[in-house]
Amino acid sequence: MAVDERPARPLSVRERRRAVAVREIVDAAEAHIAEHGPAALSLRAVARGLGMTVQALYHYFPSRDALLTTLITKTYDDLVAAVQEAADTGGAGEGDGDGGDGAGFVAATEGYRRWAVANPERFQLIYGTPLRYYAAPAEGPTTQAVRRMSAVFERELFGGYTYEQLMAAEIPPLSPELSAHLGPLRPDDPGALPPAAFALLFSGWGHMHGLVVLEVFGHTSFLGEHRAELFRMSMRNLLADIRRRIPDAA
Amino acid sequence: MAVDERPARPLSVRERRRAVAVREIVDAAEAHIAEHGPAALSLRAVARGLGMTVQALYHYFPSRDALLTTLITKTYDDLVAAVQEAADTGGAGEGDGDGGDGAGFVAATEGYRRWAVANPERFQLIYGTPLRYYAAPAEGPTTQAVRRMSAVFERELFGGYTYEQLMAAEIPPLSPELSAHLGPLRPDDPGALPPAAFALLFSGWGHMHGLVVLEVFGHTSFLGEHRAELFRMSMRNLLADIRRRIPDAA
DNA sequence: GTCTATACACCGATAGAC
DNA sequence: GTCTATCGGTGTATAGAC
Repeated sequence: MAVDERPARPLSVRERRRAVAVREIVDAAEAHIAEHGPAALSLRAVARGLGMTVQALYHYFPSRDALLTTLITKTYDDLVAAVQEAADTGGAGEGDGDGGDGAGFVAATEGYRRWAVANPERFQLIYGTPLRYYAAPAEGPTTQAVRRMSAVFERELFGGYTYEQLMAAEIPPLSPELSAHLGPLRPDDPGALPPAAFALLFSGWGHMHGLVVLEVFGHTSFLGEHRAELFRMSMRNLLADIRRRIPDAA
Repeated sequence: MAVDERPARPLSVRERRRAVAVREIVDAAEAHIAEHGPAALSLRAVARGLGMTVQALYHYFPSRDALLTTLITKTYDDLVAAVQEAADTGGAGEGDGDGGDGAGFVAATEGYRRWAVANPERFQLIYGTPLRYYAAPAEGPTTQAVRRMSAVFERELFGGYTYEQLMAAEIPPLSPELSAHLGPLRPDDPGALPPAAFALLFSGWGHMHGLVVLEVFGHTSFLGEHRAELFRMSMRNLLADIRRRIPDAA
């Protein structure tokens, strides 16, 4: 899952060398983050970990922000991959869509939690306090990763329903303004969600994310090892509550 | 809502002076956090903002951590107060308990969100990336504040039900270990919650918190001003889904 | 491509004069 | 109680030799 694997022309020797060096730097940076947290990331520290001097790094990353952008992008990619894989292997092994029992959805949420708990500092990097003086490149690869993640959950949650069913999901009525805003949110997507379904997906995202954030950031330590069970139960309920709101096929 | 209002003996002149100075420092620190974020907090910066030198501050706070502890405690208190007030004024004006329609609960969650959105940096201070090299005093005032917050939501959610009803809440069965862990979690509390109710409260906490965190940390900016409406809808659904799981009185 | 050297900022904390 | 001075450390970034 390297960040820079474009299926382009074969790389020259110099380019290959450079790619190797970049990879080493990224690995060292991730190791440093894992140990000291995202806020403590500095080019000097990474250089120290590599036995290099700072200036060598400047040759590969023009600034700290550039390195950060690479790290953040890669983190999003890794998280999405983990969720994707959890959904696929946990979802009854069916090819596409959900088996109907929602096992894939619960597995996906557990994959999300598991990755976050296993990589707390990298999770903080993307979902913790926004880093000061760092502006993410707008509409960059992160936006794309978020879309992919959303697509996984969307498939697991709503894969078995028709557009009409989803449109008729029973939720408190949305204002016309909001519905209008949600409609063209992804005009290119053929499987665009009706506003009600989007609202349910969004709410569920917050639910899952909130439980994980509280755990990873240390606010639920009093629950010890039982957090996994409570998380699973919550996600089962979440799934049931969403499905209950979607009418049966006519 | 000052932090150091103990109902003790009347303060001497020296103590009053000191209290005023401490308050000024805390205010300046909060102003600095509001502008530059929690991570950028330093004694020097606060001193600059006050036109003092660093050493004057050391006279009131022996270290940066001491100042941080004060700030964090005050932040918890302020957030709880905001939620409490929202619950009271939004909850149909009844004296205690809930009016039965759950308006108080929704109002409390909206108070939580509103405070967080209005004070994003202070919210980050307590719920963002844990500050490195800062160890919160164990079992300190923050633990107490969390308990008070939990009590508010508990009252709004479960105030109208009997212990037996709450015990019979329909959720996927919890493991005996978890139930045992949850039982003695607050042995002193006469209104202790049954495990099933605690699980629902916990799940709801994560739900509410997750939506707020995503918003405050900038992950839902694509929704613009509609986030308030989506939040409200989510919390209404959350309330309905919890109540649906609690059986009617026999 | 990597090095030394350097400029210039920040920080927490302490010593000691007044 | 506030000051100056200072120590020892962090960091980003640049210039120029090799």
